[in-house]
Amino acid sequence: MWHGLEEFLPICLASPRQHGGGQNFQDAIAVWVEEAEEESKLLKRATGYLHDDLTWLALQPPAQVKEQPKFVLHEPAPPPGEKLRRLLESGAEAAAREEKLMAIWVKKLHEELVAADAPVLLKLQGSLDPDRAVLLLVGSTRTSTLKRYLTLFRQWRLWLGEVKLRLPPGRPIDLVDHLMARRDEPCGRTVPEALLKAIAWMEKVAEFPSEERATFGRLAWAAKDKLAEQLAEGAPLTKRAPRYPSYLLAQMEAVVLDNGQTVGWRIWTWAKLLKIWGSLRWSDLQAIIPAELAMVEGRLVTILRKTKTSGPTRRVKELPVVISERAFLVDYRWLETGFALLKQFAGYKRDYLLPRLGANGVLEDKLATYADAMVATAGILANCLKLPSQVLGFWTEHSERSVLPTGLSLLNVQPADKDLLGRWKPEGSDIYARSFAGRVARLQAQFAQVARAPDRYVELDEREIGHELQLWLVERARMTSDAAAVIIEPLVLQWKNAPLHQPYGLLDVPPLENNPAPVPPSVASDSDGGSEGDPATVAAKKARVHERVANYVVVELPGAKFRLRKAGRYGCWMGRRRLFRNSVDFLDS
DNA sequence: AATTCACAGGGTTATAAGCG
DNA sequence: CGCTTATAACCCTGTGAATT
Repeated sequence: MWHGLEEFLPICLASPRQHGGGQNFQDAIAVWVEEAEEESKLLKRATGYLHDDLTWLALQPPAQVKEQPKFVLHEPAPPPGEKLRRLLESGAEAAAREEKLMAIWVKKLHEELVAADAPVLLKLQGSLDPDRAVLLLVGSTRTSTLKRYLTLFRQWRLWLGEVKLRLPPGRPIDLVDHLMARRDEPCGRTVPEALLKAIAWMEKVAEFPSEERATFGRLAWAAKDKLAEQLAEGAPLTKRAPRYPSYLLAQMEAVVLDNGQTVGWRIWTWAKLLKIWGSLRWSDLQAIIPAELAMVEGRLVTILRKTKTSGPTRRVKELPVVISERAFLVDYRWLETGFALLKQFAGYKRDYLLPRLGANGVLEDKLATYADAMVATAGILANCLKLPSQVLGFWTEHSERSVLPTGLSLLNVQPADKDLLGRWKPEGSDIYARSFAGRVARLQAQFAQVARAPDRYVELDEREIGHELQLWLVERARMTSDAAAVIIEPLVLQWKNAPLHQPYGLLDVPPLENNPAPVPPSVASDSDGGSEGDPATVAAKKARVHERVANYVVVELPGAKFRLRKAGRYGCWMGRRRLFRNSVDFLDS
């Protein structure tokens, strides 16, 4: 068996040379991959044969770990978890959770490095606390990423050991074979890429000399591209999460305002509306720190510091979130009412927004996870909004995030403006200054105005939602079309025709703020910390000003003035302070 | 000569689906 | 439910051409 494989591989290796003589590299790879596909029966059988062993191995701690104990043996007892304890004491449950997970995965990383006999281990030998040292190797990689890198790398390492009888790093040619073995399983189209990245990351961390790495050179990368292309053929299109129809938004407001309803559900429904009006992800919502959430002049404002698009390693460090006084369909007071409930019934100190919602609507003083949110969503939809049980799985935790953007794009709102909401598309232009809140309020008002109108169903193209639901029921819930139609029909009628109550609150759409009057030159040069030169050049510069787009903003804080410059034409300005007293867009040369 | 722009490609992370 | 796996969505940087 092994011999057969070893002989097979050099044949593989030879193909590109035969065909590729004077051609370009890409073609050679393509030919090679295709040929290998036909001829890879043997390899296929080998992996098939080994498959059970591999999965079995995956469940076991790697055997090699014990064979190389030189440095595991000297280890002192694991650290007492001092940091963890402090975090928990200060109410940072979410941070503590992250910390714990990180510790687990750092340990696994360490094991993996040992199993791969990584050169970097030599450097760690003197360390009293090797896990701490390994943590430094991780750098700013997040736990979820680290986790995935490790699982993928580990599959590669085990395969390499079994099929090629080699230790990492392995050769590029081995990696190509591994990729093809995965392709034959088959695997999803994003897997080859993920695998390459994971292996490249690990090789870097392990500090294998770069010429010895399996990801060295273009070979494996080119093969990856080719395979990904093959796998993408005929792959199903990706779907967007379904929207909530606007009628349900109105119902949610009623739930929040309903004194007879259980408090836990009122608070979670409030949070749902928050997600909708702020276009927030679940993780965005949960990253809100209650102590930093405030009502300012009728608007709920906060700053997100750790989200998918913000955080220490991101260009955008902090994202402002604004839910304005115009974000409502029927009664604007849902916002303050829910907020008050949250403070009253979940006022304990913590670093996440929502506590877990127990079975009968009781709030527990514990971090709610994604799974908890799914359960709560089902509860709200069934118990509070009275939706039939069969449709519960249709909406996901991402559904809230598509309500406003979809609606606004149907209303022909400029993408640049629309993108302010929850940063659906962060490349868009955005202005992190005073005008942010105003612009967002305007968008929310625009949506609300249409969603309130009698022809909302048509204007927001909500028939599409019913249509999607129909497909979903047939496909996922295995219903006949007729059975699905029976469930959907009354719902759609309601979404379409049920009248909303008389709205209570501000109904107008505030006018678009024009660029404020130009700042006097003195202010501008003031903040720049120097004069701009003699009057002639200033005038010359000014002449050119008008053809260009504003690319900085002047911000006045109580003690200082700053000029924040954009990164590029569509770059963003970022202030670290929470609220700007005063700031002005400025046309610059 | 310096900026800006568009784009590609490498790298990272959150969410959804699947499974025991 | 709790875990793993798959995948979309996102970020960052370099590059070379275009513009100022």
